[in-house]
Amino acid sequence: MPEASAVVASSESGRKVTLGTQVYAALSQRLVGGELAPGEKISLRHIAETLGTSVMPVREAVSRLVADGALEVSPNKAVAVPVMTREAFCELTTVRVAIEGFAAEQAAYNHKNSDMAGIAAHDAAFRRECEAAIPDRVAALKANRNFHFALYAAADLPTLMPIITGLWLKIGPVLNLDLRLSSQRLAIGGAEAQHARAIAAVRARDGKEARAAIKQDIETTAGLIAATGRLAR
Amino acid sequence: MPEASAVVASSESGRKVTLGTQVYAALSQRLVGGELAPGEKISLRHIAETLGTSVMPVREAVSRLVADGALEVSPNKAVAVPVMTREAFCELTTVRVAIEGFAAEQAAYNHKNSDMAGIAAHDAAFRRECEAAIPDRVAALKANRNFHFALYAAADLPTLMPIITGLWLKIGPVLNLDLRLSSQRLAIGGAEAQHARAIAAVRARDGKEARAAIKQDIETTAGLIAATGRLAR
DNA sequence: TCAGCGTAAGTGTGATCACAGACCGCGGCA
DNA sequence: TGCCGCGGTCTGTGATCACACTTACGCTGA
Repeated sequence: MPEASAVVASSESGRKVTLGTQVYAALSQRLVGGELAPGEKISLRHIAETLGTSVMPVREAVSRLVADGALEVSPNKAVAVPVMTREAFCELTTVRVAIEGFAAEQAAYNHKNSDMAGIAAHDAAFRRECEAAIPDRVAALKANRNFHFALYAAADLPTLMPIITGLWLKIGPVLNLDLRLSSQRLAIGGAEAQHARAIAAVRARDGKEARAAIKQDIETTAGLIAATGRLAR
Repeated sequence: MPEASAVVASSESGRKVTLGTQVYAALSQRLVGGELAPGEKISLRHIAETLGTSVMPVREAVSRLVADGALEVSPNKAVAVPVMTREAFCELTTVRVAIEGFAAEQAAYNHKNSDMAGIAAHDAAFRRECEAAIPDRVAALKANRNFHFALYAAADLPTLMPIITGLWLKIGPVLNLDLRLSSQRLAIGGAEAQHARAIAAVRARDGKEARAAIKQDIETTAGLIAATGRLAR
């Protein structure tokens, strides 16, 4: 590796995490952060060069992402970010409501009181961005993501977290694509209200209410995106 | 490759599916089929030799399985089938009830009438094995698995299938471990009744009832395994 | 006979090389 | 001027080599 890469190569850290895992994390972050647009083609060698590694770790990371459905390999052997059809988007939303709703419900039952601070902090950051005069939309989406994952983590079901992460890996690109294209409005309708409702429900250990809040949060946001008519087919 | 392997090397088939995917399929089958016991160590080179390939495809398959939680890499760099604690088993059962129950419920709503034939056929095969004088337990478990997956596939939610497959990849080893060790009894208590109940509910498009049947099916089977006290910790 | 150390084999991980196939563009021909 | 064909480049995939590290066996010493 001639010159060190800024993305991987947190070279100071211990040699416990493999390069392939680091590449996977880097690609995941770009995917869920919307830096990779749907339909965009990916080249193993180009990514390897960008990240300052060889093709090997990139291959491992990409194969995992393909297995997760976060990337797609065309019959012509080209790796690309999948373009989501409206149908697939609706189906994904259905599954998200079921699984993330369940996670929220379990969080209401199983959370420790010490979990609430972090959840509330992320919600506060999200609310701050939403109510700002000139909202930083990237920061808002990041705070939103942090809020959701902190909430789900409070359910204390380790099996569930990678599953939900895989779901977000798929919606990340279309979410941020919408964000990028509709730069005039904040594509978050009443999310703050649902977040507050969810937090109150979790605090009260009311699982059904927490599930309902998350369900509405997901569905309204998904509805806004579907309404743009920007999805394929 | 000096001599052809019987496991991979379906050499007649087209060059559409990569070797890594074939190895992944082979390992998954061994895992869910219980040929790999919990705690058993595996070696990349040994598997490659067994399957008649190089380490490369095996590495890709194993990295995916590790990402899925179906395999585990110890801090000493050794890859092994995870030994499941009772706590983890209970948590996994909880998640399974939620997700597979949801899938059954959706199957009740969304299934096409043509789906029922396959589901009923697998159930019949399972019932046949259960009621046989000398039941073939491996065949019974396979029929059980086919029944569940055919049912879930009828939900027509493509996103859900890999998730459920990942769940079964984790329980496969402990399920078959129990099967192997308690060779005297058939560790399936009333599963046939729950299956019949589920089929009737799906036919009647009664989602709640279908979910309840699958929930009870999963929980009673899990309870039998947990009762053996064979789980770690 | 037993303890302890050193070497050798085996491990996963990463890099490099080799190869078949696809895609793009330039050049020649009608 | 338009169209067909061919060559070079780039793609992913698989094999082989190299390396740091762990483990375990066997030999040597007391």
